[in-house]
Amino acid sequence: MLPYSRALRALPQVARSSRYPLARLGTTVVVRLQHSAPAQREGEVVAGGSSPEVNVEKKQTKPDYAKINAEKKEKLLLQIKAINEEVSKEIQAGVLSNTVAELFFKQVEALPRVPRTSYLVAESFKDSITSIMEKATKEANDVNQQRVPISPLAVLKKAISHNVALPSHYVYVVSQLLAEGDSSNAMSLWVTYLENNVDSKRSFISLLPFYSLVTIAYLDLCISQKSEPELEKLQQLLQVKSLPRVHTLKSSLNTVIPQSDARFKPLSNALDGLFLFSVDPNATSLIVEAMRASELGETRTVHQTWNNIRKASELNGKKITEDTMVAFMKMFNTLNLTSEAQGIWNTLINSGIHPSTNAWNNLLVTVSKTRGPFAKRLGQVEYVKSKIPSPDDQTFATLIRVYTTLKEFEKVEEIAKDKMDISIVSQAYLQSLASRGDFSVVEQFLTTLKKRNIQLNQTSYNMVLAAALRQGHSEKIPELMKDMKREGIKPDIATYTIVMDHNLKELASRGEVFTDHAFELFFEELAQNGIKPNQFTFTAIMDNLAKNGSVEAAESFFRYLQAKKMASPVSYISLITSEFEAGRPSEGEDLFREFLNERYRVTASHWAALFKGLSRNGKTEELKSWLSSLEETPALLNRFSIYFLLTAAKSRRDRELAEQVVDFIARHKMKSVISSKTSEVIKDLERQMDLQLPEYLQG
DNA sequence: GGCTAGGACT
Repeated sequence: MLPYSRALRALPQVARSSRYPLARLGTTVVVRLQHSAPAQREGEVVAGGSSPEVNVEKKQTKPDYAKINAEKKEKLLLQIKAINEEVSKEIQAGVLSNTVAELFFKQVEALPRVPRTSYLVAESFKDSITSIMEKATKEANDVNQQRVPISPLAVLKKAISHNVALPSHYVYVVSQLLAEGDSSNAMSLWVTYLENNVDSKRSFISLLPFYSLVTIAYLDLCISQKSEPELEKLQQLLQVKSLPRVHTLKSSLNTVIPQSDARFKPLSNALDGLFLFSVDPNATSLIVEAMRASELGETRTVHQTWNNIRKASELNGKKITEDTMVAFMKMFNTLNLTSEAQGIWNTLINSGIHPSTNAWNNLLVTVSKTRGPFAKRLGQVEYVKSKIPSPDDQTFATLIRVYTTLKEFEKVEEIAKDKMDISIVSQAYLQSLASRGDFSVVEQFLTTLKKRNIQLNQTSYNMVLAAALRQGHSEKIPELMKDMKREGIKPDIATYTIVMDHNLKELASRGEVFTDHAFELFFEELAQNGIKPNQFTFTAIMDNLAKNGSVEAAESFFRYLQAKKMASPVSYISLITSEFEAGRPSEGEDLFREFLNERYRVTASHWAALFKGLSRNGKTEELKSWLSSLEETPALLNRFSIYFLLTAAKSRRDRELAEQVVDFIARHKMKSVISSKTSEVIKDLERQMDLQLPEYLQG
């Protein structure tokens, strides 16, 4: 036996020890994760101006200035404390802001002159000034208030003149000015701030809210003056090199200006434009990020990135290269968003690029995946194929894959027969055989390849392994893995995931319980081989855990996946299904709601999992309300969902639900979603509760 | 290109 399969072999042999041991695995990781959270929080203002250390080693003959200073300081602090206490007393007693402000500043004036650069005094008055401002705002909003209150701006100006104004006070007033639409005064306050703080050190973090507001004010002024915002001008204005991040700015915008305000949308667009202007549409980082998202099924992120790339190119005139376009075509193909891929192809042609063979090959995949009957898709494939100026080996391999999905196996044979010596073609052919279902044919072809001295690559081996297991030939695994080793092909994470998943299922089928030890061995072996588990590995573990352990343990594991940004539609649906199976319909529903709010493309088959779960749990009221929610998007209801809805109506004898479903089908003219099984259920319902069918469904 | 989920009958 091979050393690297030690842990895999160990999995089915583990003892039945503790009940839900993996629950601990999940929680340990989560706990560890929480502990490693960053200790420092963004936006925390560090109190400025620490008091200078007093040097006590001075000669005793001279007057003790240090002591005198310390005494002075102590006296000052006491005075400040008294002033602050008075302010809060007055405010509590309901004294008007006008008076509070007047008294307050009079007392501040009476103090020894506050040096401009000292934050010590300013810091200690921070809260008092803020509460006076807040009181003033409250009074201004109070319709019963007769006297005209002092404005927060006036409070700020006084504070400035006494050198006790802090950035947070400016921010308070600037926010109000922005909300009122007075961006030019908001901007002048920033200039005032700069003038009054020329010598002081500025911390980017503590000024972040201020920077954000000034950026918004600047953009607002640009919009109203119909001038183009410029990044450089803004940098000069703020006197910084790096600007706040887009999401920081957007959240400032959200707090200051309500979305219903007419200025909101233009400002939000201007923010995007400002930053996209400096984006290189062909930056590798963008493609890498989009590829990560597409692997996880995060459709919205891929869309957003592509849209940003297009906007950036539009703004700064940098052309999107063919490589970038093809990369996105490929991503949209994997996500089955063929109309997007088609759109990119059109852009590519319209921008005058002469498409490479690589681009053509991707188009083949696009048209083969575009929704519609197989015959129509085949026609499109043939058309594209005939247009490719110089097909390469990759084209033939792609054609084999495409014909395989369209079940055109004769065409597969035709392409493959005289190109078996081209490695990628023979691999594609082997994969085609593996996907079909007769493992003996796969084995035969493996012998042929051996005779011809053609080696399988990693992916092909994995597909063959998966095919063997899928068709119940687990006895073939050791031999295949031995071959793999002999040919120097290393098992990768996919290999491990395939075999581990199978072993867990076998273990479960024997009624055994997973133990920590088995998983420890598994992860240890991965580590020894330098292999990192991925979202597939974890999803497989979570799925098996939910089906053969406890849903609670799976939940904890799932939260860990989320924290690691490894959750996907697959892990969501797996857990949702398990919740329903475990008789926890409300947990299943909650999770489905969460799933809808994520950035995934939710499909009809995902919805079917919800309808099946609710149906099996007899939740007819919930079924009714979820069904109504699909009124605008009836395409999300497939034949399985319809079947589950109707069987629930039948078993719970819920006439209302039955009527709602048939009515839905009739109104949306969805006859095609009625399968033969479904029509039997409908007949039962007609008999059982004398259900009247709408005209559309009769016959 | 592959690995994880789900889709009628229990």
